[in-house]
Amino acid sequence: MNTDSPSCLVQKLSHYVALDEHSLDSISRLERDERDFSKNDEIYQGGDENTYLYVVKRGWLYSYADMKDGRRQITEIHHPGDIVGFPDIAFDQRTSVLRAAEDVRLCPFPKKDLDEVFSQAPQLAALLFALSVRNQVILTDFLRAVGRMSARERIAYLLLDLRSRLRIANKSMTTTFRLPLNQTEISDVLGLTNVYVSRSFAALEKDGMIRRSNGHVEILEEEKLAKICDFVDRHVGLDTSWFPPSNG
Amino acid sequence: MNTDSPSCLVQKLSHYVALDEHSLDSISRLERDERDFSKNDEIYQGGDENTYLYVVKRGWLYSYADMKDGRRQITEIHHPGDIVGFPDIAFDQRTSVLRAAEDVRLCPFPKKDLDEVFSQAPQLAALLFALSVRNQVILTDFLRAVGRMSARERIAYLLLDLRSRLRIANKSMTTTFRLPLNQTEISDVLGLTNVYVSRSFAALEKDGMIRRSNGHVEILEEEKLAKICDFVDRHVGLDTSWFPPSNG
DNA sequence: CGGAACCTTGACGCGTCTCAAATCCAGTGG
DNA sequence: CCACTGGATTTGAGACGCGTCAAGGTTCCG
Repeated sequence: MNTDSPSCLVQKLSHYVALDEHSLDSISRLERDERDFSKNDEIYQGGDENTYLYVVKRGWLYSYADMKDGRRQITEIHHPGDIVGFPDIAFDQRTSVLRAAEDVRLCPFPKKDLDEVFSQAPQLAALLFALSVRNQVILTDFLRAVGRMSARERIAYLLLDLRSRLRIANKSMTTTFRLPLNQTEISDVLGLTNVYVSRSFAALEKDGMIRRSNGHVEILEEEKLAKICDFVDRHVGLDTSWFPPSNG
Repeated sequence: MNTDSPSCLVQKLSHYVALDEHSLDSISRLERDERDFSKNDEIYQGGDENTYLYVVKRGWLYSYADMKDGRRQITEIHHPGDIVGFPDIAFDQRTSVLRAAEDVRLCPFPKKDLDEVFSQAPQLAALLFALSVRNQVILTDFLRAVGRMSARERIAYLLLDLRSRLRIANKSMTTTFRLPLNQTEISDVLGLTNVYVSRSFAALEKDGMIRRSNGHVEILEEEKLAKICDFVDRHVGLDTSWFPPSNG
């Protein structure tokens, strides 16, 4: 049972639109169950049957895909309030692996529950749709980073993007945040090696753009960082003008 | 007016699910208008107001994002039957530029028309949702290619991906297809330079994996190509089991 | 105090980029 | 039917960013 403080999913979704009654009903149904996983647990694997999605209640996770020879690409980082698994709902098998970057708590819910969302809660359906396609834009920005930026620029991009995302859920956040990913994981996000992540991180720090200490990062020169990677914050706003009228 | 043969959007969507009456109604409303554009026309720019989406009737287009210093990343290639612009519906401004790779015909429709889809045609809403999140998986595969593969492997990946996509709309397709993109464009898709695309293309051809002639590509060794880039075809199937019951 | 995981540093190699020139090719006009 | 043209592709030479491999340091925890 969900005994936590007000659901962080509701909190995140309410950031964008006033949820009507049908939407709130549907959400609470998605958060009935809870399950804990430990750091480095793999919640599912590519090829697994694909019947559940997960709301993240606590902790960071990431999705990755790897090649037979071991090369790995992390394709998404998941934070509390995120729904994990949407990209796979179009398939009956998993297309990626979900792994806990630290100890986490998840709310699994069956994918089949979505039919009710579409037929009973069109507002929520539209919102989930909007967030899902927005993710595509964010992924697209990342593709540009990986395809066209130097190592330094990619790290700058990642840090600014993480900060923007975390700020949605935690408005009081300052310029410092916790980064529970090791450099090998970061390198797999950015298409680099752990060694070069280390060097580039050190270079950014030496230039006074950032500061690091025990798992935390501080953004010192936000504007300079944003400039070297053409950063645009995609997380703040959402155009809801085309949503169906709310019928709560 | 749409005087063409049966809409290729209907054709593509029907590939995945039997469309009910509400869905067909909604689709025909999306295809009321037609407009032609010439090769290299930019249909919209990043930052433009964002009120229309487009159904592609004829020709290839692509979306790209560029950095201030001119580096460019093509983020999606659009074919007939595709709907262009979904990723942007969450924003009120364009996040990318849409350019015609050759002469094209589009059906623009207002984004606002989608509210009716969500409230009146839940089946179509679910289908569009599914296709949209599937795109995210496809983009994710691409990210892995750009982040973790060599130039040869990336080209192999692109060719196989294009072939799979084109085969959906044209089932009679053989191993040869038309590729109306120049090598600079291909390099901007794959995060390479035009020079290195030329070299890698030539290498694949020399190894007997492909053959090229006047704007066409032939896949000679499909299995070898698939092996070097761990290719998985994401375009064939779609899990529709979670869709709301059709009420046509 | 010992060990494991992680980060840092150095030396070297390689894949891709850069720049530039040459060649090919389709379309155009004479 | 052929010269002309501009875009696209190919080819070469040299430079450089990042990868690879390996050793050494650091931090944390039992």
